[in-house]
Amino acid sequence: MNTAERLVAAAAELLDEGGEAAVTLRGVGAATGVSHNAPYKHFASRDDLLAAVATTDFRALAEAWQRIRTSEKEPNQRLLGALDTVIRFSQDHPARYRLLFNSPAIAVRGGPLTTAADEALGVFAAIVEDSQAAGALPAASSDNLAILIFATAHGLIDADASGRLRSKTGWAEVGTGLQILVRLLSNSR
Amino acid sequence: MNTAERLVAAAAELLDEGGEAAVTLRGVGAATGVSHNAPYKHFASRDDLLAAVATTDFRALAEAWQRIRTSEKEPNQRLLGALDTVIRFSQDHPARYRLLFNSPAIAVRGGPLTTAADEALGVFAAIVEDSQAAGALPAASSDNLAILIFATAHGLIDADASGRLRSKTGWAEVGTGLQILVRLLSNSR
DNA sequence: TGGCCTAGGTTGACATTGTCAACCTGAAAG
DNA sequence: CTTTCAGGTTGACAATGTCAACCTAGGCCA
Repeated sequence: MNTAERLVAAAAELLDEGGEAAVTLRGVGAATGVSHNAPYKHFASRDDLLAAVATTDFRALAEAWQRIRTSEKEPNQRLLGALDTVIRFSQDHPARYRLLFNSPAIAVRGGPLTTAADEALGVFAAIVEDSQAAGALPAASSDNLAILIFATAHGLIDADASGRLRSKTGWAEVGTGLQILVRLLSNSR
Repeated sequence: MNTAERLVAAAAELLDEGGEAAVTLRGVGAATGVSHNAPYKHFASRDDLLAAVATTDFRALAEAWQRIRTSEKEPNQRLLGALDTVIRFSQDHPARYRLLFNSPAIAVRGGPLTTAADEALGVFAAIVEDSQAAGALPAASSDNLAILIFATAHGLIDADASGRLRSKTGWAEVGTGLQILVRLLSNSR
């Protein structure tokens, strides 16, 4: 791993350990064994470093989804599997999940981040299309349906993370909520 | 308005103007005409001040929803009206919307904030129940359904705000997405 | 009435942090 | 060789959250 990669890895670890606030350039530098200003030789700013973390995570997510898409046979199992992947990611790495889908510091802004994000969401949309093609989901515009489903998943995850999904069982609820949605959609004409 | 209220109002305005990063205690103090440390006489920390802003906004949201609930006759119009209210709020005050539903600085934490949030979401849930009682929505557990619907709205708003709802028309899409959801739900058995 | 307490305010100081600027160095390119 | 420059380093600075100490006017009590 070169220095840039090590900086990104260190930032990701700090994110996991202490949330976004814990990512200081000095901390990242120290964890990488370089000075507090070395990151500027690889990233234009702190936000830029965070964007790099988000980019690698989007790429990993795209790959994971792609794996599911090619390995899993049953269309709705693909969809549920894809949702499960992102739910698990949000559990294991809450701060990084927030960085991907919740962070204004990172939002929009062209470049590799946008590309990676679009690619990942494209794979997800393809999985939804698979389900539609198999007749397991209503045949609305697939783009819209994918967005709708993903937005719901994201909303549930977010609500849970901010403690507003207090109704009884906690985490199981996110999966349950999505199952309800998928069932409702399947039953819809 | 006493000083505490003026501090909250100033913080809300800074939020609107420059996002969360623009809310500095010194800035809030200056906008209120007091020194940079005066806020500490009313709030334990910057986060505490932000929580106070969120609390007032939750209260206002609860009132707005309550007004819709008592004024609008047709059940599904109530639901769409409630959703429209929150969409509009997220457009007019993005940073404050984020504070309400996206901010870890504020998340969980007992006290008046939690109370206000629960109350607001309670009104929303009541509106969903109205629709269910009128047979306009499936008769799933009303708590779960309310959460599901709100989570979807939040997810769409969030996706749009971070620029990932790029499919064509932009803002109209959030409303459209929700109409699709409500329609799908109405058609579901 | 006169003294005390305290809520609400002030000033000053400090550590942390992002960022800029200037300097250094070793290896590749000519 | 010399030159260039990518990738480091150190030092400084301004902004910011927070702590501590001080000030002050108005209400409360003996």
